[in-house]
Amino acid sequence: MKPKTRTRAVPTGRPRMEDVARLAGVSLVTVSRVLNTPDAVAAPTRQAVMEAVRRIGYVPNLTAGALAGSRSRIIAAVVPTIANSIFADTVQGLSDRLEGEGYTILLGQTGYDAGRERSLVTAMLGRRPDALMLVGAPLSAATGRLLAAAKIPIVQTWEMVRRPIDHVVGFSNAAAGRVVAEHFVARGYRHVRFVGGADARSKARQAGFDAALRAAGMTPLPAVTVPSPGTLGHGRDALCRVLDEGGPTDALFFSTDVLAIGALLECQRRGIAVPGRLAIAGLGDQDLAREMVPPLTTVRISGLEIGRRAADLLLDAIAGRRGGAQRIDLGVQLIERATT
Amino acid sequence: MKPKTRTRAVPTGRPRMEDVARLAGVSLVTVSRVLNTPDAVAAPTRQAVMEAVRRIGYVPNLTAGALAGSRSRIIAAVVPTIANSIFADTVQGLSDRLEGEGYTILLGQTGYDAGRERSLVTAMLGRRPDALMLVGAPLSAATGRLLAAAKIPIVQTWEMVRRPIDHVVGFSNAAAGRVVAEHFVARGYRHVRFVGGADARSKARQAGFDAALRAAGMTPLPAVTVPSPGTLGHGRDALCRVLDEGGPTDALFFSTDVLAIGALLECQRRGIAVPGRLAIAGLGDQDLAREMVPPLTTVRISGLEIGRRAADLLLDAIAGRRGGAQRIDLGVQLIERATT
DNA sequence: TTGAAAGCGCTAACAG
DNA sequence: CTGTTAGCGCTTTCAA
Repeated sequence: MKPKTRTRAVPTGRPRMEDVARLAGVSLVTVSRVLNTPDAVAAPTRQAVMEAVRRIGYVPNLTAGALAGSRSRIIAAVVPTIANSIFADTVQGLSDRLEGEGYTILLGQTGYDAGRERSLVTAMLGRRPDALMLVGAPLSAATGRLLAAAKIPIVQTWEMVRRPIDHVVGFSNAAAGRVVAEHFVARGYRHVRFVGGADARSKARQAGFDAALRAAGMTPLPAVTVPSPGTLGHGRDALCRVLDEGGPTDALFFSTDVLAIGALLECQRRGIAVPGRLAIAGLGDQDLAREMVPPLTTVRISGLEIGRRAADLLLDAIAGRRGGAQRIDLGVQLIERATT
Repeated sequence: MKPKTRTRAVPTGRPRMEDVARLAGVSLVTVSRVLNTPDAVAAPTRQAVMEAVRRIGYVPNLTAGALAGSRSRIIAAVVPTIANSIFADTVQGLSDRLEGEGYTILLGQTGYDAGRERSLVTAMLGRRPDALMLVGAPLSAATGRLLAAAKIPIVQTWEMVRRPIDHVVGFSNAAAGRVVAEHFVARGYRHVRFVGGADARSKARQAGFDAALRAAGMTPLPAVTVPSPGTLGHGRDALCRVLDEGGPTDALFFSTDVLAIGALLECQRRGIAVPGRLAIAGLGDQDLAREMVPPLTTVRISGLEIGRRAADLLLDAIAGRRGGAQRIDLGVQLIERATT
């Protein structure tokens, strides 16, 4: 035999569809059909193929399938950070809904860094995902262009982005700030301050908070800025700073529950009466907010629900259901507990 | 022209390598080289190609690359759950290390369910990842077989699995239980109990705990079992159960910090003195453990470090560095704080 | 240093 | 209902 068929590309060594076909005595296409559209194959044929699949332990190469077909059945998820973070809930919600539908999640973290976000998004788009979920707005215009050029369904979450790329599932961060401000005003607090990170969502919360205070004829004290992602330690530090300054502050709105709880614990340590001497409110309504002693006043946001709704939206968009870009506002709800 | 070249497969419409090649006036292979092994291409050629890439906004199709080449540059991560979980740290550590090396993370959650784990692993292996990280032992033998047959580097984490598939990065859960038991004994607690889930890691902690107690001549009280994943609520419920039973329990070891903190908060609510009336210890040393009032005695485990080490191991294995299967025990360290 | 062929493993028409 | 054919977009030899 002339070695005309020199193997150029490197075979994987794993069983291929053709191996299954040979064992089952059918053609390769039939195997493909059994795996993808079983109803289009006669029952006996189908069983023979399934049996062959089992015997040789065949695991379909989805990469080859994605290349040949149109769909990759991959959904990309881009979050700022996943550890100790409320975004983990959103990823969970997304993945819970999607796994059952045969999708796999590609996860990436930006660490609130525009450069990292850009290279991350490039890498993810290189996998040709069928859709992509992103927390908030892109950190840079470059990332935004990449995303728009990808021509796949995209859902931005956690904020009602003003100029969304495509779909949005979130809530108004400004409204969240507003309800807390109005609550503080109603409770009679007069020297109130915002504590949060420098990221867009935090800034939006602050803007809504400040605006509502001004509308009530009050002047918000200067905000305290902490690093993102927020930690218990940052919340504690912020509280210390406020206390050290010795101003008249009587209520603090923290951009996240984690920050608020960090501060609340420091108050416990110092024996500062909450809300007697200082009122504290957070955002997120994590489990811990309800369980704290005293339980924390907060704005309820379900990260899980955001993820689920985002998944539903993407599933619909992939299937071509629904018309244009959806814009789902989950709303905000103040949970009044004992710290205010 | 005879329509011999009917387009059977569906083109994506996105720019391809060939488009870049045409614009740059080189062949397709040269573009591939510029992107993968830039040093193998003359500088002027390289620049022309890069410029063309930029102009048409070319994003390489990594799926096609993975199929043609051997490596997918995908690492699969299988965790029980990601929300409110210490495993999120491990995923973060893994992803932090791997993203810089050009890898993308495929994330999947088993929800502590063997069936879900199996289909998840099948789906992931279908993507032909270059390596896979798994928390603990497979939930079923079927999954174990799938994994072993995949013939890719695999690292199991969070426990020193007895018969590992390949590499292991973790600690001895039994040792963790033991150090807590010894600490309880040394402190003079005599009526101690374990609280944890029904999962393997929790059971191992309990076994180590019970064994050390018996070695000290004590008889552990019956363990309290809670659902996995553990929540603050489960910790609280467990405490209530113990209290309702009205036994002589004077110290509780919770399988995770979350459970311990749930219980600790309930103690605060009920005005139960900790450790005066009841001692509490957890496992994980999460931020919150240190910040609690009083700060929680716990076993220090760095989920982040586990993820990082797992990533390093996989990177080495993919590159063919190191010899056989590694087995890294990160050890356990008791952090004595104020709850015991 | 560059290019031409020959696949990687699968799906999508198309025909029978 | 089943098989044949022609790619998906890229990476590899191998040769120049």
